Amino acid sequence: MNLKTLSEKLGLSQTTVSRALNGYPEVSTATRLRVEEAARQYNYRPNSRAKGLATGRSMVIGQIIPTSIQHEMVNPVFGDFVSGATQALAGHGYDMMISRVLDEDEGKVYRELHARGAVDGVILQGPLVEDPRIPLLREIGLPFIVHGRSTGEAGPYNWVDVNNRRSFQRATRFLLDLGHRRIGLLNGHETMDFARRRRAGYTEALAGAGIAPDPALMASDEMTESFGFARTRDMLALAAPPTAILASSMLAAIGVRRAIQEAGLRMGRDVSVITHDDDLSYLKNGEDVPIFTATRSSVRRAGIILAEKLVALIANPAAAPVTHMLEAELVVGRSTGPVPVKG
Amino acid sequence: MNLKTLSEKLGLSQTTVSRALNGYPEVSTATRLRVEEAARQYNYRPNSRAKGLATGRSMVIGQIIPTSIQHEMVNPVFGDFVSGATQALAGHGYDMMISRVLDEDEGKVYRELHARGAVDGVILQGPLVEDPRIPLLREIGLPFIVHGRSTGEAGPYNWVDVNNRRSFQRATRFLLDLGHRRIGLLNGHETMDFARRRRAGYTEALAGAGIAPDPALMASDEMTESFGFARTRDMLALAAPPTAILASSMLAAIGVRRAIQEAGLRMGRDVSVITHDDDLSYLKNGEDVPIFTATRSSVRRAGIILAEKLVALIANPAAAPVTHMLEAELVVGRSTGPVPVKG
DNA sequence: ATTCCAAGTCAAAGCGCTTTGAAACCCGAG
DNA sequence: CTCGGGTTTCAAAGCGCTTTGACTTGGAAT
Repeated sequence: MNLKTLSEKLGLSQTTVSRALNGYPEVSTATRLRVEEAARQYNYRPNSRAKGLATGRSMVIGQIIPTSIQHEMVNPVFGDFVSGATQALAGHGYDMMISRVLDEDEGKVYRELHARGAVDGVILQGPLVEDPRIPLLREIGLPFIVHGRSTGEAGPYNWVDVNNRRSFQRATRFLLDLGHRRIGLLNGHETMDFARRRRAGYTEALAGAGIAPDPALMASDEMTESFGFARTRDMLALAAPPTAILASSMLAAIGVRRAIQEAGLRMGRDVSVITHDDDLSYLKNGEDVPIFTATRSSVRRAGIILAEKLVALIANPAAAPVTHMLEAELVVGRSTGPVPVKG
Repeated sequence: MNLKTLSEKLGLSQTTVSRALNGYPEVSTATRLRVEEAARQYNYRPNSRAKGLATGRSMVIGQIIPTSIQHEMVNPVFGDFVSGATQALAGHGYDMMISRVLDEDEGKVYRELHARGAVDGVILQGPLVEDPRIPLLREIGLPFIVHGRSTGEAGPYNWVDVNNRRSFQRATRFLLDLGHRRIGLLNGHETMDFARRRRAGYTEALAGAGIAPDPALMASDEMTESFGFARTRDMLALAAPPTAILASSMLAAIGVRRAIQEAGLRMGRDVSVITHDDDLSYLKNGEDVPIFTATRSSVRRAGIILAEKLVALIANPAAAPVTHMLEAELVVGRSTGPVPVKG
């Protein structure tokens, strides 16, 4: 069913039918009702491509899958983020399109998406320190919003980010207050902007307590279970092992827990652990009492917020740059406790 | 840059330029080269919507996010699957579009996607036993392929699935061969078709050893870490606890491991564990030697295969139904061992 | 020279929608 | 009656592409 046949059935012109369906005022209530009823009856939906061609907008938001550094590690956070974003977009009549490319081609893909008119805007994931994609997108003139920030980017751009620096500062202070002095940091790849900020928060808190960061207690890599396990095992084998560990993700923290247990120690008593928790729907931090003390910020909610902002941005391109800082909450679970007394 | 201005710059008609770019034979090699060069120079890309409108195809594949039973639990497998699928689709010039809806509306969304001409085909995730979406899609006439199968569906349909029955049968036999007699099963929701088949494989293997399945050793729910933990804890507290446990996902298995350790037991010695492993990029089963003995099948690879098949299907709608069975491999890790001797 | 044919090129129609500018209608005021 | 003005409807152009059917060529065959 298309506009033409629908309007023929109604004995009206395409103009009138189109207007009736799109809520224009120059249509009498009687005809509007009649048209709407017919549209429902024949299950008519305007063809997306034709509509897009006529209006010049695609009503699609693009998102490039973060295939990160070296290995194509698909971010576990992706599913929840997309779920939130698509939900929000749907409310505004937008669809979400996923692309995936080798890292080198990413610029080419943005260019192409724009040249083809395939998307009205994009969400940029996993920003690096001095991320080249930001100037690129600006140059292309494709509306975009960044999930995170990029240190070293001079110009204005739209972003929504968690206050990673502050949340890791708070977490570190929390451990310091419990008497911990040797605190390990298992961070994400430090080419990623968020990881850089988390480390800053960590070292700032340490500095506040007069503690110099110890390189032997700091590791950074992809935040897998194995990474959490291996680095924790190494740290616990040190002459002066840490009494607490700060992990950058639940998955890494699970590895940390495994290493602690395999060393014959108990988490929360012998070694305290705090992790960042993206509040993933499929990886809950315990049922009632959280397993891990954690800095928590829902990535799903971030997806919703980013989508809303981007839609608003597209509607009003002249608007001032949009920025939005999310504060993570510090939830206390069973993985932290006072520093164990010696001997 | 659009076709019109490009052809004007070249002093050719739109017809010729279009044909040159699309590889039609009625264009001399000289002009073709000239056109291609100019297209590159001006970074020309045909507008997706205009092209789609003219050809009647959208070159987009749809995929509905599996918001499952009750809670909107986003499948952890989603990221890897989509990553594989989009990669394969890109190779054929297709894009992937994600939609997400409340469960009740799912039929409506498929109808709408089709009516709007937004997609040329869809991938159906997480099929249930007697899944109503299959007859619905058939009725709508939208090309589709199912990731999994649906017991009780009489008519033919296209699917790619792991041989879940056989892989759980093999895993169970493996445990039986090690002398285990009380084997727990932590299954997914048994409205899901895959879970039903896994249980069938499990009970068949038990039956082959003359063992009646014990309801106290079988649980099914969403496959979270907490689920794995709680049910394992319960089972280990039984008068006759299991000596081995079969888990339906890595995440659940991680919960199983935690429960085993908290009970003061050792995995692989006191309690054996086998899990299904989707080979997720961010949740590797150990580095060199697998942590868990597992039935392994890459969901990323499944994504690639499904995408390829769907594209072929759209190209040739008259083709016979496509089905493809993937066999999981049984990889032996450190989580299994002979049944512990009593006393 | 003329005819014919293949190779190369083109103008124009059409895909399904929105939107502009014009026309038709209706009703009360003059 | 006629006119004016708001209300309602319409025909047609345009969005950027593909594709049909026709029109030029240049050269080989007659």
